[in-house]
Amino acid sequence: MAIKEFAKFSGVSPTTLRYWDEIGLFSPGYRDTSNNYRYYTPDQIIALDFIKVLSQVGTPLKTIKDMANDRSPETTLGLINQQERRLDRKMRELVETHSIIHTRRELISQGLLAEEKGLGITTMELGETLFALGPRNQPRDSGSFYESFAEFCDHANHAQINLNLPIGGRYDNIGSFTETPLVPDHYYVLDSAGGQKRPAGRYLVGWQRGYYGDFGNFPERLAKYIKEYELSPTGPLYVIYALDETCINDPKNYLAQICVRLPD
Amino acid sequence: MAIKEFAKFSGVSPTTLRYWDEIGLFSPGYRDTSNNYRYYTPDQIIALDFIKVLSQVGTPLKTIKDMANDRSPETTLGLINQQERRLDRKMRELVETHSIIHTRRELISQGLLAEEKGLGITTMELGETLFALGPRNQPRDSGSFYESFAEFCDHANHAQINLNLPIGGRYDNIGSFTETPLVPDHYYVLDSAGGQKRPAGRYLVGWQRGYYGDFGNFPERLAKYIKEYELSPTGPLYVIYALDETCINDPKNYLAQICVRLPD
DNA sequence: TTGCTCCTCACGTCACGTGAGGTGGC
DNA sequence: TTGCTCCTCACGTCACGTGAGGTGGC
Repeated sequence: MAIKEFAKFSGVSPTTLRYWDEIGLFSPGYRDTSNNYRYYTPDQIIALDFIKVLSQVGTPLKTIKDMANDRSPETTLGLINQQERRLDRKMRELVETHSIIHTRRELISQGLLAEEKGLGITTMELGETLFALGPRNQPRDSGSFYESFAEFCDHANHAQINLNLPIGGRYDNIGSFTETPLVPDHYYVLDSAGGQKRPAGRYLVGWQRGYYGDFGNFPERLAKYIKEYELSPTGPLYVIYALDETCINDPKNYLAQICVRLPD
Repeated sequence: MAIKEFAKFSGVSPTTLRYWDEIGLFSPGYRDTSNNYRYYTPDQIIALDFIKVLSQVGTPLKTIKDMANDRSPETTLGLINQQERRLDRKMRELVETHSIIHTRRELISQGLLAEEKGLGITTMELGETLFALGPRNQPRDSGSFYESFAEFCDHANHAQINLNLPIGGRYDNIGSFTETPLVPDHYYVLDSAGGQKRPAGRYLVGWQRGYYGDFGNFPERLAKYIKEYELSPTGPLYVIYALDETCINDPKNYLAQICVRLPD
């Protein structure tokens, strides 16, 4: 088989095959002496496939080459064991990345939907939500948002909390939210492995544009809504940014979702 | 946070942070004008994490940058959808790679074990094995092993048979094996999604060193063993190479496993 | 002669890593 | 003064991709 045919056949590009030949990793079965063409034999697909697999999981070509030059069942077995561990790690990473991307998409979709509907306050059923809770923030003056957030991040690093997932703020109750909107009582991470639950049930759900911690006139709107419909929300209030710097240019246009539970 | 602290914190190396700053992908919150130090703010972790996730799934940095420069919920959602598909594909690839590596390890382990025991012929219980069967090879002169194998590979490519998994040969019966050991009646691939089964049960299992298709005096040894123990093996005979070019330097030392079923 | 595949060399590229030499605050 | 962190070049590297210019068989 000439190089192009073998490339198609094996899924490795001609350039890559030439490169692998050049570095002595994988050479054609024979070469035509007159025109220097590379020719590959069908059974070479077996060795090539093994190399492909190893390189796909990120094994440096040099390592593969060293092994190929001095291969034995034992060294190959050792390499395979290494690769299997690496694969397991990669799989776990991918699962995590998937949940990160998925969670993010859900948030953006919800934000867009809310935008369409005019960003009002409504009551609705929400499903159970899992999260990880950060430590209680110290009471402090309202200018120190960064400080509390930095402390949370520091804690998260030690407590193995995954900061890649969306982060929100939780206030002990509506009062705490209206008093110090800038610094929540806890930060939380939308990590389904976090061990904490926000139960399913009826919630008051509102939306507000603005930079982190800036809720404009939302507290007043919320109070008015509660009064108008004679509601009595209970328990903690959750804030999360559906649209943040990952998808909005202007910080003033970030979009926060605010939720607080209603008794059944 | 200075660069080193932020690097630790975010899991991105200082060099990478400088590089991302240089290409305009992700810049520090502010820079000290006197010494040019980069300083990052804790909330930058959110944007950074999103970039990390995208780059981890192989998005070119330029794409991420373009998106970041002109981001909107819609474009971000589009990018996320793309990445989710890419992730799904990667996951499937990893699962496949895992089964390739796993199957290979099983084979090598079996080969090593057989080597220890002296490569004799024995009877033993084997579990069910799943595989994909290639087309029937045309009867041909024994010199054309390559030709039949090439045809099989060609067919495999069209029939979506996965050639990355170990490949073996199947003979209709012992007679076919002794007559034309070089060209089996079918090639098969140890692919658990292949739809074919070799049933669990008692098997005659033998081992032989040699290059593909070269079984030395194995047919005679097999006949002798069958006679001595008054066995009557039935059905097809399966050959697979436990130790092949992936782990053995000298082709003469490849190690084949030969199996044929015994009635219960 | 035209197309086609292959070759070799040289250079480009992507995402960094690695020193070398220098600055600034405790 | 000594350590420490940071800086900016410049160059290296890994695994290729991309032409440029040329060859060989139908």
